[in-house]
Amino acid sequence: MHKNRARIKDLAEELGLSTSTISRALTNDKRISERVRNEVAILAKSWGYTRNPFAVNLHQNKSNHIGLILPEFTHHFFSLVLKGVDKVVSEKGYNLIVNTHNDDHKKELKAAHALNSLMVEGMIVCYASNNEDNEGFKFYKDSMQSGVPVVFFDRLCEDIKASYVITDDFNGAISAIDHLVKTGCRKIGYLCGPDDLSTNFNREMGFREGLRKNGITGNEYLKFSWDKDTARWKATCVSFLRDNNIDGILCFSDYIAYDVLCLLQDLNIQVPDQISIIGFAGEPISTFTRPRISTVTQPAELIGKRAAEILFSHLENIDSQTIYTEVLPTELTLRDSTRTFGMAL
Amino acid sequence: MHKNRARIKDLAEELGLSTSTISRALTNDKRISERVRNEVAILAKSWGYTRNPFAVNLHQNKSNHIGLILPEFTHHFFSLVLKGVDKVVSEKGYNLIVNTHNDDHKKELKAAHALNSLMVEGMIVCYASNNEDNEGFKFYKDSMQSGVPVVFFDRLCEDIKASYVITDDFNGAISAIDHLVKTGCRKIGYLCGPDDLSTNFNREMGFREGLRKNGITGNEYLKFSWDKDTARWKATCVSFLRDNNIDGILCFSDYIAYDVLCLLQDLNIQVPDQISIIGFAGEPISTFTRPRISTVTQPAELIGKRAAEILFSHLENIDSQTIYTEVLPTELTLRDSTRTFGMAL
DNA sequence: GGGTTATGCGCAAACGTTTGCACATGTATC
DNA sequence: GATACATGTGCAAACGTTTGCGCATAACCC
Repeated sequence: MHKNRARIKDLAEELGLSTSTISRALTNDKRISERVRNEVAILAKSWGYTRNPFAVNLHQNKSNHIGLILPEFTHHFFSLVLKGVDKVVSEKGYNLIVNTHNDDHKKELKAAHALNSLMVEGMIVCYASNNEDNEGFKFYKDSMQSGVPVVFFDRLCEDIKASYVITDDFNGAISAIDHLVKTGCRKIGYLCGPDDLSTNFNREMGFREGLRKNGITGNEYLKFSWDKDTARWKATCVSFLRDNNIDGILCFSDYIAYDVLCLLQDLNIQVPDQISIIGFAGEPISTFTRPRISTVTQPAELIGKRAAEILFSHLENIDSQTIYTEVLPTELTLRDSTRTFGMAL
Repeated sequence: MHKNRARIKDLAEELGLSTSTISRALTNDKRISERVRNEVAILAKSWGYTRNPFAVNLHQNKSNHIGLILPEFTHHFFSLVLKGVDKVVSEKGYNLIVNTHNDDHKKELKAAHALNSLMVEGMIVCYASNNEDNEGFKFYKDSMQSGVPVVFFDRLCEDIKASYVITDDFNGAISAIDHLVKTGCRKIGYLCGPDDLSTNFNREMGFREGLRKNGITGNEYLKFSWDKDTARWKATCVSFLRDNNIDGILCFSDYIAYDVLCLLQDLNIQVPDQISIIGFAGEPISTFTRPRISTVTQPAELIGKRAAEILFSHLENIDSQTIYTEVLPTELTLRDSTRTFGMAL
């Protein structure tokens, strides 16, 4: 309700001035004498006056809101992105409104509509993985056309021309393969993630290129498909590893790395002595397991930061058609699920 | 910018009607004929019309915003609370604005002010742990006085009369002690968390009561203080455990449980055979370690849900002075860091 | 056919700001 | 002492809605 909230009018009456003078005094307009500006400032402070944002927004046709659409809150990667976005957005004096879609593109579209009707000035989006939804793409295009820029992150989509901030999954995977090879692995497999994710595609491409440049051939087929039914996945993964005599594994995620680690430990297969494992993302989980999981760390918070910065650069040059694709480097974080160089061969 | 955004006026001109008719038609006012209501609905849809929220909010002096203040985004517990709050808030057709304070009460106060100037209709707050800040308390009191209810969660503070949603830390700790005793532990220690947290206090009280009711005396002093310098903490924790011949540990958090688990493994002390460990919260980490950590699980998402529901009940009875303190039950989740009953004694 | 009632719609004010323009002083210029 | 200019302030419109009130028209009653 905000009872008794002071208005400019109240300040004006108290000081025997007009509302225009108060308004100008509050914005430090030089046309108002310093004496009056001070008086106004003091009274405003003592009354705890703050401008009614709705009146301001209505008048200026400007919301000061930025919208963010995430798959979910509870995934550490996304919460770091959120943190990065939030920092930049609040530094700029904007407010952030966050929605989630749980990888349901219907919900994503609803979220985007909701943000639009809140008149956000720009949107940062990680779209739903199962998104071949032209309706959604059309919405984002319309949004950009009408002067509300959209920056996508994490997942790349060819169909929609916009700015992207993504991880260098390709080279990240290559660096992982490099390390596996250097520490003696020869039969290296890739444990896929969801196949509608551009990140999965790029990591697999990096996996292949890594093998090629290291002169390891015949491994192209050593990939094991994702299955969201973990039990089923585990049941078949074992034979995949055995049948192919695999001695090194690159995983789409740290969670998959954890699953396969458990699997191997159940079978009494030594990690990293018999099989090396590298995960992807640098999630906390990778530090809690034993052995700790080596992983390709993504700069999650930086992704959020850069996405927000790029969004603001669009806002500041609203007429420019320039778009950016920013590919942020990964870092290979070596822990205990890979061998050290000394152990090679 | 939202170029070319349709207004009621545009719809009115197109249909040769007045803005009042359009407005009423859009809200399904029965005074408008069904024929006209349909016409308007169809045109509005085809033009993608949505009401300008600022005009509406200004007119109705109502923001449709709820504010949430969290310590941080990246802690799993808080992201679950956020999820719970978000669900309820969006179901109610409200928008959520989230701020964080990183346990800095200066930042918390700023966040609260920011939410206030956005005219949120209510706030859900987990305040900064180092908060003896009367300025902040005064702010919340003023907020409630002026018709903007505040619901606190997780951390309890005697100084401010408001609704709270907290975990039953006391009984949660008792259930943990019960289990430790039943499985044969006799020298049970408590590893404290930050001592300015009500949660820490209540868990310690439960620890004591658990010992008392199980007839275990002389353990009152078996608590080890928190130290945010983890290295220093580890260095002294070992002697605490040794000197007291401890065979069972209750920890303030799962992270502390993890730390002590590592410590014990380094010393080649078997968990749970020689020492049992129980953590607190039910964080993901407790499932990734080996042994997996038994823990007192908190209903994090439910906490968020209830906090939001209570907030809305305040909004719906804005004149009522009733406040609620909701204490949500924990669940003892037994994993591998505690012995099974068969192993007792 | 005069009076009442129901139906469907429009006028205009209000919400709290900002801002282009105008106006009233005071001061400097010739 | 008239002209120009600077300084400080106020008037009123505008942003897009909602809504109390009032006004037509039509339908009904007796």
